[in-house]
Amino acid sequence: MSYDKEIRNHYLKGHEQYLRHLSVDCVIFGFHNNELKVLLLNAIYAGLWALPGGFILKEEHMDEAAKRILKQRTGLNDIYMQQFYVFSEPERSSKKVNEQFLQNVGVTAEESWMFERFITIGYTALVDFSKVQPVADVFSSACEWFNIHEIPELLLDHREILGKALGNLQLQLNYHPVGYNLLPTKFTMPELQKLYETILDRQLDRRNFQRKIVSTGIVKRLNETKKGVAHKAPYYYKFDLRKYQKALKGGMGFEL
Amino acid sequence: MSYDKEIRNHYLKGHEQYLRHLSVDCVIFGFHNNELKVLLLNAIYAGLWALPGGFILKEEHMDEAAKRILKQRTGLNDIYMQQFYVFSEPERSSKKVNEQFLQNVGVTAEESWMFERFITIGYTALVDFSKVQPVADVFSSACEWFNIHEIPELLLDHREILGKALGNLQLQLNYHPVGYNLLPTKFTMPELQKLYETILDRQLDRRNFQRKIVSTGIVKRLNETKKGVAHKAPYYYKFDLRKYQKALKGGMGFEL
DNA sequence: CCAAAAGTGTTTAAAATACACCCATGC
DNA sequence: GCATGGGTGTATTTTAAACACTTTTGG
Repeated sequence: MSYDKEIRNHYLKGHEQYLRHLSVDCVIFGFHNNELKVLLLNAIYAGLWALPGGFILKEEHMDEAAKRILKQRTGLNDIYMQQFYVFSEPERSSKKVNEQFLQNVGVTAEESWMFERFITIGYTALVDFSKVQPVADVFSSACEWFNIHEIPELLLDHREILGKALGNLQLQLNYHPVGYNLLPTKFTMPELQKLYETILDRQLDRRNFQRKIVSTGIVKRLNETKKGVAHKAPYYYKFDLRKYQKALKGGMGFEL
Repeated sequence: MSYDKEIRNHYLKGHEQYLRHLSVDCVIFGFHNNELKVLLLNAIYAGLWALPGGFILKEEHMDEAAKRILKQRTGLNDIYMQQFYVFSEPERSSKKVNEQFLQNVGVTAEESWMFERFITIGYTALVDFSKVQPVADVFSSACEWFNIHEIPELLLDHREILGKALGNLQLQLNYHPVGYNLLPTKFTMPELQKLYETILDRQLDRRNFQRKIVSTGIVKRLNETKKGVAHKAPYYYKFDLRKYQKALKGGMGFEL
């Protein structure tokens, strides 16, 4: 099937495999160069950047749909994803946005399920930046990481969705451990701290931070220091998966 | 339109006004006789108790749908409601449950949108027990309050939904003030404490509790004591709406 | 006047915060 | 050898938890 034909088919027949009126949008966070990043797609028809999204297959769990979308855009499997909010403003997906695209594809608004109202469920994922190979979908010309402080104009209400996801992430930081998916297996304490500081967007005390993290037991120090760095070499740590998972469920009950 | 005809019509034509595949289920909490209560409907066709639920009109905000359902079951307006989770297990609304009803109404599964898969959004509300006049809907024979510890077998996955709502409420107690909708305008500190204890399902220290609440500033003490009670008369308090609303948004940051 | 519930204050423990000193490495 | 970042410990403040006494009211 040719490129255009695939899109046209999706617009005309997509409702045969997907649930109507429902979409999933994923806010995929990564961490690189001490910056919090978000993965965005460039939507060809709108000429705007957008959150990676998709639809729910008729017999598929919503969580599975989110994971499928994540897999397609990043190549990653088995990532912990979480729904954080449902966006249901009736006018959120206005037909206007799609008007230009309509002509390009040669579909009228009346004959496509894609121009009906959509309610979208927001999902978040925290992924290892270095393991991701961003892949665009058929509706997009590019898939790239953006610094959280340099987000361009986004499609529809995607900025609102992103904002809510970030607020959610900041809140969760107090109850759930973060980092397992965002950092490489081995990491240093300053790196973990930078991650926390980036998410919270404020400075933390180096020594108190270390004490807090160590006291939760979610990390284990390795007998190995980082090589080739200026100044004193920091120790490597790794997550204690068992305690990390436990903290994920039960909550850690600490405040930064 | 007759009773049966209204139901039949809903099964055959409901999709003309409502979004397909989507429903809203409300967990409505009340407080009475020092007990946490939940409002349930008795679903005629299933012979089981169920959460009050409904569907989303084609041009309606989901939040409005939840409020509409609340209004219909309780008569209450302007209650703060909150989505807390989306339930999307593909098999959650199995056709089996409806089989008996199918025959009664004379509709085949193939011709009704009601037998398609449903994803439901859970909403919570906290309401003033004394102001509620429970009203059943056309699918139900009764609408009643149940003690949170005496919940009967529920329809579909409604017990799971209720459980999630309760867990959510307990978590929120640490960040959001609770009580404005659950208690009468004037209330005593012991009453507020009982409410917290009931939700958390554990005892709290009377003196520390009072200090915590007062320190948040969400309540104002009145120059009036409760009359006609044995033993020392407790003061009445009322919520300081401005600070209460502020705390609702910003969070209170206290732990009990 | 006594039992039961409510108001208020103090003492103690734990946790968060602030801060100071020493150590290792690359330039 | 010194500037920079990292490791570790301690004092201080703040907050939570435990606890005791007095006051009021109905019976």
